Amino acid sequence: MEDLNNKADKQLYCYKYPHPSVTADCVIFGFDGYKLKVLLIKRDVNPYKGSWALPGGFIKIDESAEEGALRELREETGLEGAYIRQFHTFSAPNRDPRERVITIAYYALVKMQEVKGGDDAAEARWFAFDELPQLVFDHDQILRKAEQSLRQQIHFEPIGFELLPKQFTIKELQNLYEAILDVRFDRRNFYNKMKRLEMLEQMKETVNPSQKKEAFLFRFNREKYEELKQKGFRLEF
Amino acid sequence: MEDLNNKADKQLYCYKYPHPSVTADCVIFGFDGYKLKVLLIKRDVNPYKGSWALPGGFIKIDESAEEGALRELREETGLEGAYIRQFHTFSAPNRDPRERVITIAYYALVKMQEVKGGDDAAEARWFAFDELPQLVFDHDQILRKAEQSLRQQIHFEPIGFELLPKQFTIKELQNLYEAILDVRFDRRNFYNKMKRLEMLEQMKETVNPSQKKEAFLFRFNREKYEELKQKGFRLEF
DNA sequence: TCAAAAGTGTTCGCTATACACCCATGG
DNA sequence: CCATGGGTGTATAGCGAACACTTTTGA
Repeated sequence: MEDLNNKADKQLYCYKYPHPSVTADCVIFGFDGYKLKVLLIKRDVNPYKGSWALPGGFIKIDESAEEGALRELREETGLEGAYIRQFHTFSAPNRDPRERVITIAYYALVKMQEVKGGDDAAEARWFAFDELPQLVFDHDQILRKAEQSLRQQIHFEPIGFELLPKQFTIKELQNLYEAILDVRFDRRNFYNKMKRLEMLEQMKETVNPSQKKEAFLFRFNREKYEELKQKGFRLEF
Repeated sequence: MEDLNNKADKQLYCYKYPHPSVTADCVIFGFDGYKLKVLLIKRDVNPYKGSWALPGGFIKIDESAEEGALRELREETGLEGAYIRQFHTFSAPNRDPRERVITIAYYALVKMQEVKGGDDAAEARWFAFDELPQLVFDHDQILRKAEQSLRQQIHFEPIGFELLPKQFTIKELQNLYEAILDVRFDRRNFYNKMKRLEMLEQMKETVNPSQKKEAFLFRFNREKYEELKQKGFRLEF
């Protein structure tokens, strides 16, 4: 299946067999302290101009899918080197009405506080999961699958911390895990467990988000985590 | 990025921008009662003719990646409707020296006993993980990633049973989990735990694989498992 | 009669869970 | 002074890990 380039003639790229287009789409997760959110953009091109969609675009011929996803992410949020993870590739023959498009889907975990508007003029907005708008193509399916993958992955890697600011209260951490896993924990047990695990480093500073008692700030200690993991430890809830 | 078909001219498919080829590759896992194995084929085409590779091939323009993977699997092993799962898509720009090829990788769990030779003339052989040959392209990387994904997935789904015959002894089940997770369990604790979980159905028949005491055969009870799962239970080891 | 493998039972320690309690703050 | 939220301690039940015992069978 050789690449029979035939550029002289109208700058076309020609192949003996039909080739699909390949895109990278990004499900960008954020956390506002209470709820898990996802960043969507309003399409400024047809088809479905004006509809909400996942950020994404065509993969350039000399970049990997991951590089493509990171590029899209940067263009959309201004973030460099965010945590991204490939979770599924969607390839139903008719998922795009124009031509065959296969999309390699990534989810990104970003700190909402650090996201400024991207270069792109397109409107972007954070949505909670219970107020999602209608999405184009199969993007709702992609979103569901991303959520499911995140939920699984969080059992094996401390990825939750990517969604929190550098320093956070244990209450915030608990809210995050509750939002992702859709469960409720006893506040005191969660607190005790985190202290016992010793992968959080307590700061001297406190913060006062509720106007009530001051709360300690913590920082994730990756070295300590890796050390624990070595000894066959898994992050479980 | 419209599909500028231009078939009149030498049956070529032409596009305004370069398009990659897309293949589906299959990591076929089997279990012989003691060790996890993987099915490889000897390439009968260039490049790397005669080298060992993962079974796979180009996705047809009107089939999904999953359909493609199932087709490859059928051609290679003669198996219909085996358990397959997409685990990663490999897209490094130079992973194939000929042209840009993106591959959507699946792993398949098959019962070794049911695998006959496929239609394809190509030679196929089962390999244990400690006797893998040199593989073409980035297939060794794909294989490693498949192993890793299987290891994770087995915590969430009872996929191990796809690798065993319909009826099996608890000893065989233990060997399987030990092989996949690379751990050792106490024989008696494993036995007790399986009995307690009640997702295995004990048969009347016994079997005598070791020429010693007779061993009971068991069958996986999917209904019971789904019931347990509903109540927030997870398959853990 | 001895070794190997299957099946069952028991004990112990850890941890998940369910709580009670105290402190600080704002209204 | 009381409602709210943060931080710490404690009792209990259940499960996992370690291991003893019995039975069956082939050599």
